[in-house]
Amino acid sequence: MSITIEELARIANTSVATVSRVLNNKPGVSEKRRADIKKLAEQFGYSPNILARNLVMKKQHMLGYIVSSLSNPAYIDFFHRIESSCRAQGYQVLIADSEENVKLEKQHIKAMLEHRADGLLIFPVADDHSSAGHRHFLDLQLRKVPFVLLGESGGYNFDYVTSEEIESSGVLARHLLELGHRRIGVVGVLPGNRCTEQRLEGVTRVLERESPEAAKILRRADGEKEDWIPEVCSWFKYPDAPTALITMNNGVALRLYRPLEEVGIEIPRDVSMVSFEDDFWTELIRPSLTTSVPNNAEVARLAFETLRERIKDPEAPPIGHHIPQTFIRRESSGPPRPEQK
Amino acid sequence: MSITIEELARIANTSVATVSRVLNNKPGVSEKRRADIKKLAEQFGYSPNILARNLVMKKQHMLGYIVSSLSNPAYIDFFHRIESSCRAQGYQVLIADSEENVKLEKQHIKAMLEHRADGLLIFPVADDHSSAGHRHFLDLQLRKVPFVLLGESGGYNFDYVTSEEIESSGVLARHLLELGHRRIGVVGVLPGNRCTEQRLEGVTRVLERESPEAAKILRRADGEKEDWIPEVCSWFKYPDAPTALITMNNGVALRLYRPLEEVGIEIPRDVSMVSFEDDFWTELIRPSLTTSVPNNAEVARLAFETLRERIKDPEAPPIGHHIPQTFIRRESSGPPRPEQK
DNA sequence: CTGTTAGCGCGTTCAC
DNA sequence: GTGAACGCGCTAACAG
Repeated sequence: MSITIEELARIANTSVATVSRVLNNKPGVSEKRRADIKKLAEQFGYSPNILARNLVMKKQHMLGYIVSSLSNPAYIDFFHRIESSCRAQGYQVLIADSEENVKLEKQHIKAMLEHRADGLLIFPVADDHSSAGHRHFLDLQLRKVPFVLLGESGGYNFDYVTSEEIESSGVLARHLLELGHRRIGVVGVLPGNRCTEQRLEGVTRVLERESPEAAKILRRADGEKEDWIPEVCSWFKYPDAPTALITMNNGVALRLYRPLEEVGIEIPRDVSMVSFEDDFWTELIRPSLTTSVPNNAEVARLAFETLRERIKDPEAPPIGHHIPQTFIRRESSGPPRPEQK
Repeated sequence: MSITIEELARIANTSVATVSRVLNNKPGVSEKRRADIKKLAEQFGYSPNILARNLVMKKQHMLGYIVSSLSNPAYIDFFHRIESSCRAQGYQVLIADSEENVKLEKQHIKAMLEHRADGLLIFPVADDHSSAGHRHFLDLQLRKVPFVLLGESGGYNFDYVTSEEIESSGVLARHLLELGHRRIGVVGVLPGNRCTEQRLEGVTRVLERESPEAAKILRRADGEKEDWIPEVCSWFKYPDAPTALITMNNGVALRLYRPLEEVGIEIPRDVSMVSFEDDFWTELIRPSLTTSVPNNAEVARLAFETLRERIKDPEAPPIGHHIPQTFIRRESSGPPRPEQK
């Protein structure tokens, strides 16, 4: 498929050592030979065999990026940021998608280890952020594999970087309280999913502290897929319907737009809606969505940096970072209808 | 980081050959030793060094997938399909994102070649589907690197698989004609982008054949980013405004929703809108979008198969495939207002 | 059945 | 400045 360093040496009437020196821009070769060999390499389309090189160098300059779901645009955004940092430092990034499947996640970790990646950046699958779901990371830590989790550490003492969820979620709740909402509903919590659970916790904490009566009547429609659609719609059959909804992500919010409209509920006139995450369509739809958006740039930067530190010093104590989110007010949230209470 | 096959052999009081045999499930080892060695390998957390293995095997069981933009959900969809086919056959897939940048594309190709991928699946960057933009693929072909293009072959004789654009685009045009539209606008054509150019061609062909008067007054708002927004809006200041718009993809369509509404134009009452591609929000927004959706599943399947064939026989003549799209009628298209014509 | 050995392509001493 | 020789971890003959 491509010639080897040895063939090149033969063609250039020299030894592999010399060729290797010029290929790696190392000193100790006369300028003339250097130029000659470079020309020959170009001419014969020489392509170094990275495998052989890495095998002897025992350094891959390669990081693994394992993500719970590539369908999530945020993770792609992440990847771009991380990759450009890496490229700047001569690192390559291997991507893998676990498709929210722990088994696949483990499989990918194994594969990357076999490929001798220097370190791993992992968005653990969201299904199971319990300590059980994180047990396989313990193995990694024991084996001294440098890795950092993007998300919670599941109670273990791992390196991790994550978006701050509780405070940020509280901001959304406070926003609704300030607008005058008291009857609030939370939609799309996935039991067992740490991220949504924290968002819920952020809401309840603020409510309990700042408006106990609102906390008491907080409603929830949880579950997978779109199970919550009929439940949420049913709330609006009664006079004590919520005047504001907090959805666990933009997808959940958008999926409610049409069903609500069909039962005669208008946003934000009849109900306010606030959400999490950021997508290009968030401000294009009507009404545009008020959201709390994670600071991906900073999370990515810190994750990469943390991994570099870990690679440098495998013995240092693990550290965790929480990055605050940004609140963006848009059209979907407003004061409750006066006549409604 | 992990023990080697040699250390394992020493621990098990045997030779590397035997260990290698059990690790690869090859015959010629007594059941007892096999079990012993497997246990030991497990116990010591042995992880094979794929680099060393591939170096000697000269087979990576690894494909490269280079895509013009990972931000496009369709390409992720693709990746999933291709990857699952690959995994089923013991192949791994390396992803790379060229971010619509030819330079990056070349860089990634180089990297994958250096990693000795067995073959490449490439979505060329869309900016330049001219023959100049495809010249670097000629090098690949000359070097006998197995690769297949996802998209047009730019006039060269390469393997490629692509969504059929011209006929499919014609279906949208015909749909509008049948609804009674005659004043039609095309939005979002990127000059130099083969895909959008073909979609435009599909429209004009049908119009010229089936309604020459409509073809004559066909309008266009081309360009990058969102340049076309003010232009499209300005059309509606005059009585001869288009009654239907064909946008080059869902993003373009969605970006027009609000601006049109702001100038008092309602979809589909005042103007019908039809588009291309498929996104989860396409049927969730209001009004839901009538689109022509590419058959990704089939394209992915065929691309993978074509690559396998190419790897098997590097000398066979290249072949191209065009996969028809599916038309999906939704709410955004309807008959023109009677009073308008 | 089992062990010995020769490379795979490359970077790196260490002599010349 | 230059080249011969060794070893990275592994597979595949080949010989017992």
